[in-house]
Amino acid sequence: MAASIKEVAQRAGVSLGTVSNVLNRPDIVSPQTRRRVQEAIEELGFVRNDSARQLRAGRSRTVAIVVLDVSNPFFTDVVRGAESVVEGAGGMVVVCNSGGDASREHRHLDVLEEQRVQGLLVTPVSDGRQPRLDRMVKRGIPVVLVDRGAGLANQCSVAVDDVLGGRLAAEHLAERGHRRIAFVGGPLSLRQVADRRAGAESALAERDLPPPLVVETPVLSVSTGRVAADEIVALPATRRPTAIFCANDLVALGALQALTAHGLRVPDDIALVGYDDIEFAAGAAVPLSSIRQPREQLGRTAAQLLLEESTDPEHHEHRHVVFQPELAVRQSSERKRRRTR
Amino acid sequence: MAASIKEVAQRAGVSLGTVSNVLNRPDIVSPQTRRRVQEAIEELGFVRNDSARQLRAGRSRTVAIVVLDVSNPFFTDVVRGAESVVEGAGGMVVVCNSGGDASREHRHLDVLEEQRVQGLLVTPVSDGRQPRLDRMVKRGIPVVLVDRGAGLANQCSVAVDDVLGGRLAAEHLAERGHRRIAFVGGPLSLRQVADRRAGAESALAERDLPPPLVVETPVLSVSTGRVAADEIVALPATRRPTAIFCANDLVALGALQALTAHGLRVPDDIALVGYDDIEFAAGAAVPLSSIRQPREQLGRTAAQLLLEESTDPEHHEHRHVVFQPELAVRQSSERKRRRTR
DNA sequence: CTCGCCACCTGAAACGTTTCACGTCGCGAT
DNA sequence: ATCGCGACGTGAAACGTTTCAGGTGGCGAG
Repeated sequence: MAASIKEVAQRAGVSLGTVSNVLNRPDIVSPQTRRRVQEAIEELGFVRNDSARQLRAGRSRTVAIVVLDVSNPFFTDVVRGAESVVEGAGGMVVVCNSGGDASREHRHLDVLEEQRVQGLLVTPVSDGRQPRLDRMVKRGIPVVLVDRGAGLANQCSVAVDDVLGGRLAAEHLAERGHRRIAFVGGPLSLRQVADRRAGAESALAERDLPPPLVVETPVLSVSTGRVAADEIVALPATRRPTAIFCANDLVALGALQALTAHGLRVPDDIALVGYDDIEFAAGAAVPLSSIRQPREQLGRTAAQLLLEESTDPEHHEHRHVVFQPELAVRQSSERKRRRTR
Repeated sequence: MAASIKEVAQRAGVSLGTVSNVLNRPDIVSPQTRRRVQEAIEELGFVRNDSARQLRAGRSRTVAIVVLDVSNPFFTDVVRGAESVVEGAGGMVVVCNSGGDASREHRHLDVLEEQRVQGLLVTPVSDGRQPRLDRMVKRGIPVVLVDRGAGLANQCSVAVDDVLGGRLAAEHLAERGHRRIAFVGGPLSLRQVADRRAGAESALAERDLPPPLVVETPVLSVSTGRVAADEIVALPATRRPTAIFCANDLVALGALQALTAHGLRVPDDIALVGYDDIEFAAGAAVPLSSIRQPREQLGRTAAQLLLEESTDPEHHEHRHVVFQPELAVRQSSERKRRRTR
């Protein structure tokens, strides 16, 4: 059923090594032999066995990317960026989804290590040292942290400056005259979330505004955004914030739905700023102001760093690339009624 | 660096086979030996080499899913459904993205075949026989078609009745009094698209309504939806449709944006119905009516069929599971101004 | 005619597992 | 004391590649 090189060799009347040569260095075998072998391959429907190949080679040509949430358009865009680079270099990307769950992440990493992947792009669930990642690095498997842990000495990373992003969002809202601002997102242990919050807090502090009301969510999703907004709506009007900065667009979209359901108008009653500027943000019920990140470029750059380290581990120097986010202002944070400034 | 079983055996002072037994049938080795081996494994940081294992075993434990578009929430939900089943069975899912591009699909299938994956869930780009898929099936690799090609004899499939979905959408619009209806989506060669259109057409025909104006898009995405809507807007008002049925929600969201940008009101000037009922449909600028599909269940069922075939190929009978879609009515197809019926 | 070289091909080793037919040892039954 | 048996270990074969040190034969140069 599964023809092997040996059978191909037999059928073509050549030796095993010759078939391998046809496969790997066709130029060094004479045209007629080559043709005979190719015919045999065709006739038998031979397909290389990658396990055997890898076993011999010691490593594979696939690059893995472990993301926090496949359902989040932010990550799918990062994936596409990485794919474009890796496939351009003749490799293959496999996508693993940790779903923000540490144990699933562990299982994925274990399997990937057993598979001796060529390299790993990963946005880890938790930010502390990940023994599994360290071990892979020690083993010589290049690891690039995506949107995480800038500054670790033993691996590259790409990230977007989340503190700046948080700052941009808070400054924008402060300039629009908001004093009571809420921050919604979580878990706060996620570095992204913590940084965005910290950026917002320091921007507010600089303006002598009170720190934001923080509503923590268990994960970043539309439904947790709804729940958080419900909480905010339930506050007495005097303490209720006039603006919400959400840690990502999914949360913001959920919040938008809940606010609207409670009869609150956005931005008139409550302004809203999201994060990521996913494609759906601009098309929301109220077009969502958001902090834009260069998602595909994040993926591309991460993949480039990985391939670079992979092809020349000797001269490779770990780098930490940080991109700048941008504020995209839309209706959700701009009062429609004339009242400029 | 990469310790092998042999080194573990040496260090533990046992034979190679014993280490393997500790790994695979710990119960048949005496507790003290087991412990010694485990310590050696620990100390050396030994990690099984999956290539070698697979080579010996002849196949891997990973299941691949090849989707048309990772960025489409429809597919990410299908993936999650499949993941839940496969991981429950101790396997692993890798996600490959064809992006609707036949050549990328081919490359992915080639690589997956070389990797001797345990099985394959796939939504192929084109609907005709895929020689690569046939070959994999012949090779004994179970293939389940997702949302495609129901009725092929040599493989299982799961799908949602797209003809019915198209019918539901068209009936809904016809009942709301629309006569000139457009169908937007493409490529028309995609079975989903063709079926949804066919369903809509037959529903209209049964009511003696004219067939829909078909605007074909190169792919199903937000941006192509925008372009298509621009075209429709450019039509003279007398010929312009009063309702648009889009082949999926991405297209519908794009159309919604374009219509709004041109100052047309939805649903008053043009009604809109999408397909898939992705999470973002309900949160759109005008909440989108849509045809809901059981996305996660689609993935779960596909994975179950696959595992079933994989574990007992002898008794397996190929099945074709078809789910029913449902209409979710929201504001985009309901006139706000009182004028019920 | 002989030598050396080149082009081409061969065969075996090695990669790290798993599996399986066999040893070995100790102990209870006879 | 001997036999048989069970429990535990062993070692080699096999999986399908790739690689590499050599073989072989033909041909031009001397």
